[in-house]
Amino acid sequence: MKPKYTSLRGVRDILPDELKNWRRIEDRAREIFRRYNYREIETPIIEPAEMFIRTVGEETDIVRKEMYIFKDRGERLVALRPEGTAPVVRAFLENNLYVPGRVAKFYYIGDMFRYDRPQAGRQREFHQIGVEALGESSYVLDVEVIMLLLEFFEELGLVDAVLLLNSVGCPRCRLEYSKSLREFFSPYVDELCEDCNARLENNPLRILDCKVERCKKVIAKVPSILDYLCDDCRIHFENVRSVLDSLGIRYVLDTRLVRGLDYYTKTTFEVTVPGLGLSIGGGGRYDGLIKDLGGPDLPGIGFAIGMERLVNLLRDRGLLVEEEEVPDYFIIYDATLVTKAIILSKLLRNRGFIVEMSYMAKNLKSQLKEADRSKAKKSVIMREELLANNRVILKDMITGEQEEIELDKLEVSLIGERV
RNA sequence: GUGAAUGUAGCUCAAUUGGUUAGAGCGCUGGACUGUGGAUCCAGAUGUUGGGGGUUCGAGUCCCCUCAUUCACCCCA
Repeated sequence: MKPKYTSLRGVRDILPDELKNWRRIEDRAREIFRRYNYREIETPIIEPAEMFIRTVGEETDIVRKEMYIFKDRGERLVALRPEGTAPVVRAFLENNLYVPGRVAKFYYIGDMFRYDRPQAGRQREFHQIGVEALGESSYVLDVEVIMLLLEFFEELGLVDAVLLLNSVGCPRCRLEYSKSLREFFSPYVDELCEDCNARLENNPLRILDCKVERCKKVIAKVPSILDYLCDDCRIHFENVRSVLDSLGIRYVLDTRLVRGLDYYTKTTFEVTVPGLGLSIGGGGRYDGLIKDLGGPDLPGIGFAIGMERLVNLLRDRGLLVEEEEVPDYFIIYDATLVTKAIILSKLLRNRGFIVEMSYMAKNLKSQLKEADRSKAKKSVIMREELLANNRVILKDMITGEQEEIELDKLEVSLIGERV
């Protein structure tokens, strides 16, 4: 039988065995975030489209070709969120969570939507775990956020996580840098690919990310953005690096690291592992974003972790737990004992056991077969003549041994129990 | 948006240059085993060969369209 409907392209079901691992990872994240004093927040999946267009940037691919965008019945232009930062900032402002002089720290766990062609480590619906710290400009916070991200990966067993670090400066630095990039590239126009020629016009920084070989050759000789940082941005970045160095946190300085969202400023970073070719997490400062969304002129910083990429990586490394949760007890009973069987299962469940029962009181053989297939550790066989004395047969499904016992031994009793 | 590969039973995969009724293992159902599961043996059901159209006496196989999956590019988590 072919199902009538299948899931849409680029989205998928997360089945119980896998989801269990997801929850374990999320629990780990929650525990670490808690220790760093971040609080969980959940924002809607739909937001005003305009909000993302303005903050992520009109010229970015996310906005130009990847947003799920539509008009709702009230003619409002709505988008499925393609990222988590703008919504958190919006919620922060809308709910007046700003306390002057205090940093506000949030984390979120949720799904994002981007209309891409699906491929390895990329779906149209994907899940992110992210943090946002709003209202503090100190480089000390940059360091803490990076530490937090690395600690999370380390606790999951990714001992070879590599931190890539860069500073993209502030809008003033970038203007200077863009200008010099245009000057630098103008003699090489013929050597650059078509895309890069277009980028030369609207966003020269993007050229640095190009994967085309002939572009790479030109890019290799490009001046570093670090030489164009203003004093404030330069000192900030030097401080970040110096503290990371003192802490013994290793990083790869990647001055060509360009994050694909326009709101990033100053420190940006990504985490990957050797040979993966994808980043499993990334983030940075966004010191102008809060003001852009109509709030006070506050700085912010955050990161997002790609859940699917992380889970895939952990699976490849054998770092996922594969154990299956099985019933402690399977209740088998004579047809006349339906009510008692239901009560017994409830009593055992109240005591915290995982209990499964046969739903068709067929013959013993087929019920035992059901018990076997349920992978229950033990079966409780209820027979009328035994139950009169509050006794049942307890069968160990692994060894096959069985004994007749008082129900008291299971610390339950059916005497006096009624529906 | 561009390019490539793949699509057969619930799952993993077969099927000669186009050739009769599309097979195997696992799983499933039943029996050997009349109230004790698993192991073994036996038997049985698997299916519009992703969908649609075309070529042909004949298509799982060749052609076109379409959908999906996988991979790469673009970009990103």
